[in-house]
Amino acid sequence: MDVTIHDVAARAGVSVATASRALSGQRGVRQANRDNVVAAASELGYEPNVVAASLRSRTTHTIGMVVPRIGNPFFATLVEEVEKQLQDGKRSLLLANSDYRPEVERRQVQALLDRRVDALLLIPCHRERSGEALAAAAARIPVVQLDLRVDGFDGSWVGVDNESGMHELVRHLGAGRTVYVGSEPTDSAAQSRLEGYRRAVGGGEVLLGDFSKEWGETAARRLLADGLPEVVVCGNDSIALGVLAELSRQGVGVPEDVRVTGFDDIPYAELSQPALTTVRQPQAEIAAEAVRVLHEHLAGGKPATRRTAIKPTLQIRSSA
Amino acid sequence: MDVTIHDVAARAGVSVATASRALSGQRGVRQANRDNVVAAASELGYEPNVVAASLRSRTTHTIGMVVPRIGNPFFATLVEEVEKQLQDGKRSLLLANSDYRPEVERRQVQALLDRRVDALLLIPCHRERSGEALAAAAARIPVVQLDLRVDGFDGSWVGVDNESGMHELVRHLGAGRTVYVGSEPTDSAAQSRLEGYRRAVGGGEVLLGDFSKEWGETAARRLLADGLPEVVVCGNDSIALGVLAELSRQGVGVPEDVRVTGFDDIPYAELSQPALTTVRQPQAEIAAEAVRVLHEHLAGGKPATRRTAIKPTLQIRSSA
DNA sequence: GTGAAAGCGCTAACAT
DNA sequence: ATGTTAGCGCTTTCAC
Repeated sequence: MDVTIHDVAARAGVSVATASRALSGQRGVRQANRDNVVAAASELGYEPNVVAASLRSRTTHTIGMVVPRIGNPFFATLVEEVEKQLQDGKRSLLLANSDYRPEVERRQVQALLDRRVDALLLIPCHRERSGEALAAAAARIPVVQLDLRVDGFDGSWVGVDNESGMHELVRHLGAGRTVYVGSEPTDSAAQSRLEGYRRAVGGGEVLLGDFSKEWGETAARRLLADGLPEVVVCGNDSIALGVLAELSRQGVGVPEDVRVTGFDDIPYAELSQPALTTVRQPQAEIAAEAVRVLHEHLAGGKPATRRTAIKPTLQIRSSA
Repeated sequence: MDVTIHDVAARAGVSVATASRALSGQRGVRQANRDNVVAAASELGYEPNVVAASLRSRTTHTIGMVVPRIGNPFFATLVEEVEKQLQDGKRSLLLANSDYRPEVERRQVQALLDRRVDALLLIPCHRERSGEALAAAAARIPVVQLDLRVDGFDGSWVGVDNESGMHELVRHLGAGRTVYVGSEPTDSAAQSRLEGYRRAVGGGEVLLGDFSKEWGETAARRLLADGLPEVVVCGNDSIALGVLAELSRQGVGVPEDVRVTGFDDIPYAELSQPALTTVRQPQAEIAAEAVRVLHEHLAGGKPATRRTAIKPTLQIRSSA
């Protein structure tokens, strides 16, 4: 903080330029000088001011990431995996929460742009209304959409093939009266799972709320009142866990009386009673691919838009 | 990015100094000039370069936060709450994961210091071995320990009174053979919960692993083999959920055959079968208080060290 | 109340 | 291979 690169240079008996080059590992510095500089830096306890470096070099080695809700274990795990990937390089993660509100998301993206993040990882909370924020960011820096995406926006995206996941799931379930309990299709996953379900069963009954366990409990009560189907396909695991909890409280047996499925395979899915049959999203893979694409964008000039849909896998347990 | 404060100043017909003062809301600028500057900025689409501002003003409006494991819903919720608090002010969160490894934590803290965060929120992953990282940070900027703390380090801390929580819990459970299934006391919560348990029951049997659901499942199997006690007190909810799942698989009834408790009250605690009796940590309150203390440190000169232990509350459900 | 000028600490041209 | 110099865009004295 007190000691600058000038002090290091002086101590090593070279110019600041050479010191800078040596410290940043550029080649074109005689080995002896390089060693001297490194030694001087460590002796003086030199801590480079990356803010100054960023101002000059116009790169902050920071990636911005905006998620709808960090408290949701699915997104939290995604963040953890991204963080893990970044750590191997030398970039940091500036994290922001949109709280599923496009206007908040817009503000958060702007704050990240103001901070001059090198690139942005965005999980757009709304299929349509996230478009403005996304466009604003994409106009300035590389952006990769993660998990969710904005309708009609032609930018890179890494996520899972929700429709195919639904398809496989429905095929596993076989025939019988089924009801889908999901979220209003405000985000792209809600949309594509709903659509995937409808296509797979050819129409089908549908109950729409949000992606919370509370909605699952509510929906279960409604189902109980209206007459239980044979299968309840839920839009994600939180909903399914809510359904399971409510059903159990009402003395309904799963899977004997009704079968229930989730989507995501969060860590608690296998802990429920009965263990939840669900569709597994490989978050580590998604995160790794997203970071890879990001680096690709950051490195080369303007690489092609990448759209990667990873195939999710069925995780069959006892609930269905 | 292209338009700088010079452009804004020129357009408003004032000097850059006045423009700067107007934009940052300082007083001592004539109202007319202020309006002109603001108008010019918005017309030009001016986006201040906060990196340059940080270099000069020596403050980044960024708070660093290091957590042991962001994927853990307890920490994720804490992060979410902190983020929520910060958003109201105008600071951002630079997040890092220590993966429960002190050497990683050390590196992450250093990275945050290099980035000149204004202050640090640290959840030290180890009672002893986090001391070095903590000291390094505290020597440069205000630091508040969150949830966990380092032994013998006299700095601010905000968390929960684990011992009192254990005490109340044990009192609620009443007499009977009880076994504690917790984590090796490597972090301060593991330590104080274990100690609280021992003090409350006056000794007591103990099974130590880590804070994961997997350990809960393993411990349950061991308990089953060695003879089930009347009560299993778990060190956190993840362990308890693991115990519950394994018990259920083995056909053991809870709470008829054995009673089980957790600690934390994560969102999934109420979804288990039976719903988990646990000790509730008010994360929003903890986060709010931590941010308050941080601002206090940031504002005043050197305010006294603050140590705030919030009292957790019993959350009695059906498992015990 | 306002402006001119001096840096914040670093990297990148441009010399040599 | 190395040094000199000129900024990056802003805030902050210091005059007026």
